[in-house]
Amino acid sequence: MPHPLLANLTAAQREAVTHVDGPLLIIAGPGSGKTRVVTHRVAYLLQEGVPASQVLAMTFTNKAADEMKARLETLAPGKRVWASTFHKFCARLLRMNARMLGLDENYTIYDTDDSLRVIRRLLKEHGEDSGYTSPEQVARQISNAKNRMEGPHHYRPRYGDATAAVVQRLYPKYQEALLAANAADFDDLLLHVANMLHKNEDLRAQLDARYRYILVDEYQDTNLAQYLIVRALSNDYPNLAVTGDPDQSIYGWRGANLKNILEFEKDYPDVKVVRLEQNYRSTQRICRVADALIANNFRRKKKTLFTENAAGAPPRLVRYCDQRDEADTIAGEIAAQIHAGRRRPRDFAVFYRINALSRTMENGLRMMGVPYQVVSGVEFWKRKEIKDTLAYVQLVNNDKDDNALLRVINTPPRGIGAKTVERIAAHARRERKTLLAACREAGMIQGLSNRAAVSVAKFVSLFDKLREHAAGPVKPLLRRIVEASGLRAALTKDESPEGQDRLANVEELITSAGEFDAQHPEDGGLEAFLEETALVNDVDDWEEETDKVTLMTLHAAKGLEFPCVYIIAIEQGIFPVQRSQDRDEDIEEERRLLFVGITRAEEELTLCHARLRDFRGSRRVAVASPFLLELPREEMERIGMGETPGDGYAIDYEADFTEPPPGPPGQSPTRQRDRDGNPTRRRGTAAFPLTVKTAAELLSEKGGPSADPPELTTFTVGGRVKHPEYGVGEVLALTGIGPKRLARVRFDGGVEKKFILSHSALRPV
DNA sequence: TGTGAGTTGATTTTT
DNA sequence: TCAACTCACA
Repeated sequence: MPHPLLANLTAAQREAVTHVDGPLLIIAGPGSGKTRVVTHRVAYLLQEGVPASQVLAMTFTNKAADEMKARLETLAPGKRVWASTFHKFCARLLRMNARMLGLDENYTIYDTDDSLRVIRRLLKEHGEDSGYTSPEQVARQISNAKNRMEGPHHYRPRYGDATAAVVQRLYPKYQEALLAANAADFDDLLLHVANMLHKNEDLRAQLDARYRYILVDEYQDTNLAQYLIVRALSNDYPNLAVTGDPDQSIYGWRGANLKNILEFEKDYPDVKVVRLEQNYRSTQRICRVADALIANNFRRKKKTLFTENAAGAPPRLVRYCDQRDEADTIAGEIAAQIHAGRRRPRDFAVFYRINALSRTMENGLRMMGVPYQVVSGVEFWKRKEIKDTLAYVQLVNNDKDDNALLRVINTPPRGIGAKTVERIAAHARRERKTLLAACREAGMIQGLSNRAAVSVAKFVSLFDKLREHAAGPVKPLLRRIVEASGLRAALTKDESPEGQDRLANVEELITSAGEFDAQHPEDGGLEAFLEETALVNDVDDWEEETDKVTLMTLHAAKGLEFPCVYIIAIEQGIFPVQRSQDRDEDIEEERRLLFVGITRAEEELTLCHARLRDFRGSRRVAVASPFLLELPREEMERIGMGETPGDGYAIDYEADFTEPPPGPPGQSPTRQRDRDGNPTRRRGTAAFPLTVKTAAELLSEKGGPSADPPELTTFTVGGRVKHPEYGVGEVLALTGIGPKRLARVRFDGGVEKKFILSHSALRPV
């Protein structure tokens, strides 16, 4: 009898779903139905008699966790499987065992902003704010160290620079400060739990036995701490199923280690490996473009995307004059499609490498009257007014939280200035007390004016009053905070639109507290509320249901899909981003990021770049990203290329591209008209001479970017090449970009050599 | 102590 | 460009 859960599954999918015991590695290409497979597998496990309480599913984002829960609810109604993010899982575990690490159960979770504030303060306190390094740098390095599981006293500087020296001195102080404030930063959540499991075998064994079936999503994004946690929980019961795609690893910058997935088979020799390579999402052409791009990466598991979907329209590669042209044209196209009834707003997504690029696009869409939503990582929860309000809650929940106290003690202004705070802090240090305890003794602190002491005393009594409501539901507490602290009064006073926005945001926070209360009827949900607010982000708030065009970064786009995708500003210095142009690993990660973006598209894909871009306040000549050269020309439709041949400054990337047919450029009139029905290309061309001058000026000032040799375009991995000295061979790998582009070649004699393309006599055959 | 103008400096991605 | 931070002044 065919199993209902297995209906409509391919052989490979079925293999993964029905695997019960032992390690399992699912290499799942984009659009391969991975989520479906994973959820079906959990349902299958449950049907096979595995108790739901023994199953633990770990994800990276709340969205992924929620989706998994929702799908499971339909597949296996009523079964409660623990699906959560790594950070949430660790936060809970830490909550239960906080004492082990010298924390209290009510510890506060510091987000990056909070920890940065602590670091700033410490740098000042210890006279390390010399300007040789920045707080951000120090924060980064501490975070990286934690991701590598290096504790404060095991920090191994990776660079011999000033920052590393400062970090070495400051990291222990930072950790002490966190401990004293009864706080843990994001990285600590993982680090502490990994350590805890390492040091406490009883606890490890107990949890290992409890979570017998563990699933990890996006395994390619795990860092060392996460890796150790997963391993520790899958020792006695190695029923560990990980899914991932090395080609979609885009979080190396925050410690994700590609080795974790590449070497999974070494960690668990008797692993079962299932490859899901068939793509159900995108057209053939989109798949081929994605495939060709990612083939340029060297550090990967070879895998071919294929699909049985229709060939589809050729992905478009479009060059615009400047970013306004880009934004207006795209907005115009989208508007036209919607008006023609061919598409709905929600069918479209626009991706970009960095948030700052969204603005022009927003303007374009707004002018066209196209509804859109921007998914941005810093919209709501990092706003000052929200963080201020939450800092009160944090302090109420954890009176050791010095950082929160510093944030709220004079917000809104209540006559406790910097000098006063400094004196209180000095007193606290002397007496080894928390800032709040020091505040209680304000009257006894010498050097503190009477007036200041009174203000501080008032603040303390405000706090005490607020704390009376700590045990109840969250919403009334928030209301009280906003009223009694004077936050509302201060915000109401500000009649500017921004001020009104802030007030509205605080109201929204209160509303969401109400929702939280409704979901958590039991008392004492304060910790849980703070935990939730600390571990969410705006991407989680993205509304799939609303009928709007989605604007988001490529990172946020992972896991999503849209019928029509635009990726804008694919230009040197932006994508790949400037500082990753040196290291091959970084470039490969950027390439994967583009791969992720491309593979979000179901039917239509448009890759965009402009010749001029206003960025960081100034206008620059923009050069097409080298990635664009790696795309298969024969699969693509190129628009806006080469209409001004020999204009002297534009990088001749199109030298190898077949020239578009003569006549006015803009090959698909229906798509290339703006709201007035004029071909946008013409408007753009008319505007262009004006900007050329600027560009030329800029160039003469800065010397201009150097053109890459045209032969860059003609090397492909697997392609045949010829060298005057070594003869004929095959390209094994291409790495690097621009003048540093490197080819690894195996000659037919068996000899392997590396060549810097810009300097070698190597030629394609 | 609080405010506002002026300056600076930094700009990736996120739990 | 824009936000955060500094510094001078009320």
